Amino acid sequence: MDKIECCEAQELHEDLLKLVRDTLPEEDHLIDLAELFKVFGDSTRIRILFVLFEAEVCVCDLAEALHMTQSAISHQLNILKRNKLVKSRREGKSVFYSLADEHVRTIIGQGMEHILE
Amino acid sequence: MDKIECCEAQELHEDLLKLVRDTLPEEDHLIDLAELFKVFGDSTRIRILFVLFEAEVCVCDLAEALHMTQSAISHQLNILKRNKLVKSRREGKSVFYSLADEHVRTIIGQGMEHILE
DNA sequence: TGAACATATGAACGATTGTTCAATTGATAG
DNA sequence: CTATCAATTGAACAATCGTTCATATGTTCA
Repeated sequence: MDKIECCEAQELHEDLLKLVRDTLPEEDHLIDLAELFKVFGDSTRIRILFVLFEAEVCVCDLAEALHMTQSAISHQLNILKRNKLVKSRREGKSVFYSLADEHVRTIIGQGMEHILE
Repeated sequence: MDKIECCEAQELHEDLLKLVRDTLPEEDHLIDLAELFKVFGDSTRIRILFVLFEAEVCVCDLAEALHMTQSAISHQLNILKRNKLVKSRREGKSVFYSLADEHVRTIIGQGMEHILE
């Protein structure tokens, strides 16, 4: 049996452990979830997403609109794409990026609501 | 005037710059937003939040439920609290933490939906 | 008061992250 | 083909992050 030696609250403690076992999503999902939010956790990527809320845009336009080098933008777009938040389409020499998913709007919208209160 | 030297698409380019100026939230908000998502971007903090979805829990119970040291949990709770995602209440020797905000559920819920498709 | 328990905090450490720079790939026009 | 533009990629660097360890604060009870 588990040795309980914390808080001197033993029954409550066992109930909690059971609750956690029953309701915590599996470890893989938790890691994927953290990974997803990590992607939103950088202001360059947030700014890219806000631009893509409005239009489909090529890499060099993104770079100029956000005053960053095309290489930095490309690295970040790669991260966004690996996490399926944006998709890309080549047209001649340019590559155009756009939102892959409408969850992105919802997630960022909720985040905005939180910080604005 | 701005010198346009990108993509050879000049009118489109100027329209984009105007769009970005008009719709991009101010820099402070973007940074706060990224900061908020950074908090969600760690699986320890995600696991803490999932436990707090179910109950108000003290630090040492959290530590045992998640198999981590009390110190590690305390550091992470501090981050969650600074960002107003959890609140705390002292009861005797123990400190109990609970969700501060219902946005947390929505944000994590949307994230879950995204990774499960 | 002093001992014991619960929590918080600061410094230190390895690990991860975002940007820059240089080089490469891909596409188009001459 | 070659030259040029757009984008990608890899290595390197400083900066940030999460955990651990040791120590401090706060609370209760004897």
